[in-house]
Amino acid sequence: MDIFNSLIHHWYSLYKRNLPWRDTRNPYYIWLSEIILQQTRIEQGRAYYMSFIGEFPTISDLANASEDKVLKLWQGLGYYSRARNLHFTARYIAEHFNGKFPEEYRLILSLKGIGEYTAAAISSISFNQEYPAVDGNVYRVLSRFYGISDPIDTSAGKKIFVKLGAELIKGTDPGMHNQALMEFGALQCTPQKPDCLRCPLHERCYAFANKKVADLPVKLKKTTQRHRYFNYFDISHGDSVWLKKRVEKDIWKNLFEFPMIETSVATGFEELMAMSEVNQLMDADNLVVEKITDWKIHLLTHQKINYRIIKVSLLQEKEMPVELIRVNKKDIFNFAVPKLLETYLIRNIENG
DNA sequence: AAGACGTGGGT
DNA sequence: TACCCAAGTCT
Repeated sequence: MDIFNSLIHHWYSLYKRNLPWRDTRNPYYIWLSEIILQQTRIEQGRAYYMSFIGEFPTISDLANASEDKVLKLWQGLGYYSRARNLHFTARYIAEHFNGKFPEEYRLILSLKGIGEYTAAAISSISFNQEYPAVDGNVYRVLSRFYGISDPIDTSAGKKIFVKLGAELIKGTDPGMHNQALMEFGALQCTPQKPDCLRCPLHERCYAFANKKVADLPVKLKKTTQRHRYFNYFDISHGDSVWLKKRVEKDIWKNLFEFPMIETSVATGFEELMAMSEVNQLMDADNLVVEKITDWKIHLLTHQKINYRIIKVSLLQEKEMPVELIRVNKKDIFNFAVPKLLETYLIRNIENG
């Protein structure tokens, strides 16, 4: 028996957390939990998992829901393509597999939103198949313990880790093994300042012996940030406000937001109001500017969104552009919106 | 195959 | 502050 495996498995039997998706093998629930947990901390995803299984207990329930409703439930979690793909795939399974989640790895992998990691996680946890689920935790544990300095963010490097993972999972209880490795990475072999002195593997760990713990795993890519400037208009008339759905291939696709003019710099207010885009939205002589927020910053991994919200009220109701949706203020919280807008709405809309 | 895609917590 | 990173996938 491999000593690495037996140490990890024993550690897991002692320290594994009790998590809501740990007491089921239902592939739908495992799938849902894996999608929610992608690039997301457990404590952030946990409540979303509970509300999703509460709202959509079966794949058919999810398939029968509207995408708007799914996105609303996903609001605040980020990476919204996960929700769109989850919903798409639920409908695909309902239509092509009679609502029953497929068991064959290749088939699972072909589903939209399911990549190599997630397919392995579902196959192993739900169907006892020996596919290594190599996530960020596992890269870290393997690179440190075995002293592998190949970068984890290139396809060549990933192959090396997946190959090692495939060797290690042979002859184990695959679901337990994969979860043990990930849990060990999440709790014991942490990214920053792991408590190596209390680690049951430290006597055999390459990184510990060679003082390379802080240097492994190796990552190459640095993210660059792009600056954007969003001028939002909180337009109201009586109980009505207007929203617009983001349909472009861009951040927050299929979420709603206030009508907005994006500028390339932090345009001054007078200059902004003189722009033709603004005039297409509203007549300058038909509005009262109530309030202008300062420029605020909303940080994304690849973007720095500078935004402000200009609150105006219309003197007379006029025909608005067709893409705008008229919403009664009391219904506004039914729409899925980006976090920055949610924060604004909570602070500024009197929710009767 | 490099870059895009959200949000929040930690240092 | 700025940066890293968290159960990745898609294009």
